[in-house]
Amino acid sequence: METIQGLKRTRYCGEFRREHAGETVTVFGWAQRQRDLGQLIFIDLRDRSGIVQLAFDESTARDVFEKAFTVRGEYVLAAVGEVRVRSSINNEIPTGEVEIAVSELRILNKAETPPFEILENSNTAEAMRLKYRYLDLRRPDLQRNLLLRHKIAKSTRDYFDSQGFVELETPILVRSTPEGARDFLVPSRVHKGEFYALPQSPQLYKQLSMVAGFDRYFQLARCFRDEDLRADRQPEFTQIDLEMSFVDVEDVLQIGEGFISHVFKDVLDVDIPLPLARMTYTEAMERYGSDKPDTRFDMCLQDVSELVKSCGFGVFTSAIEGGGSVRAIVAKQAVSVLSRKEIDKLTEHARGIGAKGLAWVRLTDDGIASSFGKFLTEDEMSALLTALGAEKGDVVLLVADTATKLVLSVLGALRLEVAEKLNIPREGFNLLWITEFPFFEWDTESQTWVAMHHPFTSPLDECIPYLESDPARVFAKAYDLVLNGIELASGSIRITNPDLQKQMFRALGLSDEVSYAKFGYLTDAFKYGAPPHGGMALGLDRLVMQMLGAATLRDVVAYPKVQNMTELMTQCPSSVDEAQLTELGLATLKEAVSEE
RNA sequence: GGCCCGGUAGUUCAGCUGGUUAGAACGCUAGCCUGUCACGCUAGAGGUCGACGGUUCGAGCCCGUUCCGGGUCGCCA
Repeated sequence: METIQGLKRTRYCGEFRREHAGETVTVFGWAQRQRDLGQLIFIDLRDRSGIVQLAFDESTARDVFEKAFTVRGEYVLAAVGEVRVRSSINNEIPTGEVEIAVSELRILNKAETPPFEILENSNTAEAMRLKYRYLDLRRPDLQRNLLLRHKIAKSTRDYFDSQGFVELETPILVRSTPEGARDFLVPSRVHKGEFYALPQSPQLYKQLSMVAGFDRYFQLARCFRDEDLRADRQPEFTQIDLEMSFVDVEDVLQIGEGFISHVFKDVLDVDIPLPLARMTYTEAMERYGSDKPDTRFDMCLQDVSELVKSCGFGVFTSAIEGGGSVRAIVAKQAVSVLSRKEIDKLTEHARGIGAKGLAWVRLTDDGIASSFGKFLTEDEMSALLTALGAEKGDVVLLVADTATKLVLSVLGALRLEVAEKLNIPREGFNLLWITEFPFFEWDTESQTWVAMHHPFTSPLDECIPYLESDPARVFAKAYDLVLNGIELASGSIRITNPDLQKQMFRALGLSDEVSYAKFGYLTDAFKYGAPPHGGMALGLDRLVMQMLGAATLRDVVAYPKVQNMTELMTQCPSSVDEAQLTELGLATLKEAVSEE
């Protein structure tokens, strides 16, 4: 092994071009591949910028040539030599016109054969790649993803700085607030038996910063939620968190979409036309069966309750009589894809998410086949199909239930499922705001109204009179930003009126004492002059994932966790010394078990 | 916690109805090769078939349990 002494990189491997021919240069990198042709050796040298070819031939000193012969994959090399135009050009790579005729080669470090090849578009099992993440991250696709993530973060800071926002760091060790997601807890050594929590978001701190007069705050904030993972959900993630004073909904949305259009232009050179589309929550649910609709394709939900309320099909009529409805989606030209068997699968899926069943009509060349045709007259069926705009080749899927909310969400899920099966093209970046969320949600389990958002979200001014008398009529100054069917951001205007805040807590079933014990530091702060304020939080990881077209968050996070919450490379979480537990005043598992 | 999918050389996979010594490609090792660039040619090494138990004359294959990984529902104010 040799040292780097006296060497300084001229430029990155991927940057060499024809115009550099004749220069004597120094390069560093990893040996991607060595091609030994006998009296001629080539080595592809790779760094984060790409690959350049090192060449060794009859003009190479014997000892340098012999050293090149010993180079194996992933050896760390330094090479000094002259850039020259190749005798055979490779048009596949940017540096393909030139190579470096090496006069000095140093092996800075050897490498064992890696457990998988360092290649773009690897199809190695992800668990293997994550165990050796430092090798996985050498691959060009992940290098590109993370370099782009850096650009997006930089562009984010540039934008908010240009708009007068101040980045404040909020604590990572915070007070536990059991509402919402589960907290990660950190035991206190000094105060035995007491715990910090890791923040689920900097929500309360950013509001306090408004009271403190910072007026416009943002932060790339690390957040932690001890909930199960998904392809687009990690237990720790980064939020682009912002808050503004002296604003209403409109002001926050303008900043939010200004940011989106800035970052897409800056990083991807994509124009996002402003203002973004807006849709109320109610409309989104009615038309798409989702509060984060993928509006890149139609297949909207249609209400057919009126048409079928007196037909002969008991499933439909009893759903309507029970206060619910019957709704449908029409899958255009789907009859060949949605076979009986496929529809059975969809039915299973629908049952899995709460539907009692799935009614369907297939408009085949041979006529109409339907799961409920025998209960309808011919006129009723044709009236139904005409109203739906169903034509030959289409498949109609209908869901009926006494709970319209369930009908909507099931059809919303089927809509996505069917689009997937039909391979409906979903291109581009489709952004929209969802506004006017309901304030409360009826929780069937506890039989109470619960806040759909956090309890500091302000109701629409005109809804305030109904706060306690008719919670269902109360809508919030809350808004989500949806990108291609993914919830990208969420925010609201906050409550700053202490009386209204008290009313809110009461409406949620929290006594004054309990709410003060939990959130007193916030409500106290608001006694000292809280400006009207609001803000939002954008998921940075999800934004990067969407901008890059990545299939999973793990492709845009350097060191992600896997589904069972472990990290495969470092094998955390891990057990700790008994001494560590004792110092923290925590019982060992053994003690805890024996006390039971 | 529920449901679904997967686990066979270093890697990605094939492996018939349960039947002799478990195969391929890439990678790896060695030799040959002066214009390759996924170099080529030749030879070679490399396996606890995730683990444990069961059924069977016989299990990579069937059954049970379990571990690991993925997707999803619950959950994520």
